[in-house]
Amino acid sequence: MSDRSPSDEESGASTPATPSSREKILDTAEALFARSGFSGVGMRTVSEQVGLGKSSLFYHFSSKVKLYCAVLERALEDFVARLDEARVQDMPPVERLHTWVDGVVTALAEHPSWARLLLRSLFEEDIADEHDQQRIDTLFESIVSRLSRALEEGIRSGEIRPVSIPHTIQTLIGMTLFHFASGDLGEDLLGESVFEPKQIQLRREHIRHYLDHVLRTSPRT
Amino acid sequence: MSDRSPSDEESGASTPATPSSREKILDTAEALFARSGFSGVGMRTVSEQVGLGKSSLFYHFSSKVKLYCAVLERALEDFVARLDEARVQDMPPVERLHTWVDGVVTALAEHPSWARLLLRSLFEEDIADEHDQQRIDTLFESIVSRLSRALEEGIRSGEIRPVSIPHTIQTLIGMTLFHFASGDLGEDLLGESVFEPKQIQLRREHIRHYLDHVLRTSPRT
DNA sequence: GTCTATACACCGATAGAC
DNA sequence: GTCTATCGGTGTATAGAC
Repeated sequence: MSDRSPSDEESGASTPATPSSREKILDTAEALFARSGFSGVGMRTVSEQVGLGKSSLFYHFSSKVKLYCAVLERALEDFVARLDEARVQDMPPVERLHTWVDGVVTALAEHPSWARLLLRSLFEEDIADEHDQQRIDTLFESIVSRLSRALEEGIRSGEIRPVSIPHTIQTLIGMTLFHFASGDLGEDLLGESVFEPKQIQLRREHIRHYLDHVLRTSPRT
Repeated sequence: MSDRSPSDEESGASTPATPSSREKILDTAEALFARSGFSGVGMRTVSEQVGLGKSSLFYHFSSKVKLYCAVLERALEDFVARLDEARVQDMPPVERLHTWVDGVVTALAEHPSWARLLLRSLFEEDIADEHDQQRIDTLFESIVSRLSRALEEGIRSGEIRPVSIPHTIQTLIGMTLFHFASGDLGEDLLGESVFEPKQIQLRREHIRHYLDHVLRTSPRT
């Protein structure tokens, strides 16, 4: 999603002290798209919350769809980068999954918009043009393939039960994305926000429990 | 959602041979809202797909919001009714959960719109008026409380591990709703639609496996 | 880069004929 | 019950001044 890079001010610098308009727009749009979905957000609302005129948005992003894609790709890239940060290559499969789950939970907890944004993006259809959609699909695919490889490896070595890999991946996504996207329902259930530190930790342990008891062939108590 | 019941033709009769306009509208709107969400669907699209003029919809439902609520309530009521069909009261907790999961998977498989419709409704906010929202909340609550009671009972009797009840419910919802709502992602993973009979059965077994290995204190192989 | 003004399609909803 | 016609508002997007 290189929709235009006006002035290209900070080459490679991370989090400049004064965020550019482009970044302010992305941050605002991310929160709004996560809360209300693509068609539930108007450019007017975005512009008002950013503090710019409506038409100024079109200087930075040529259309609403392009803005949406930019938001989604930025989040997905950050997300994937975090997964790769963890030095994980030489861990045994289940330990690798543990590390990933920890990282994913941390990421979703630090960016409360991500879970809803990513979940919604799986339901949204035919918004992006072919090119943008392919970039997005590739990012999702890179997440799935990492999981897939770890499971496959573990099953081959006997560390993991011979479960259905796709169904297990679906479950893992549901356990993480859905939980942090569940909003009011989750809050009603837990008695407090899913983003409370205590609940975040509980979620981590809950998923760990799943990994150890459903997947592992020799469960540890 | 009693927005009006013109003529009230078939009192209590189930699935009349010739569906009323009201029912055709509900069916069409259900599919559309599930696919594109509340703000992604216009009354124009609904009316065209039903085969009526746009303004005829407003004879049957006083507003778009009321139509949405009617769709959601109808689905939720059907859903809850199916859960209650199963004679389940005197089963031990884990067996009761098994039976429910079977029923839920069957229901979601028979009504491909439901998973997305219900999942989306958890993200949609402040659409219905206070009265309608309360009806919807009550229906969700009745599902959650059934699950909650079964888990609590099982933990008390020692049949189920002392897991976090809210987190377990979240996981169960994620495993069912998310899976059948996942659309293209699920299809890419499985290699075929999540609604293929073979995949439906696999899903049932996958959740059963979870119930037996994560929840049960003495897992059966 | 940001603004004002504007084009034009579509939205939800209503009025009134049949 | 369904239609046509129409209202006011909002949607995305563009033109052009500064």
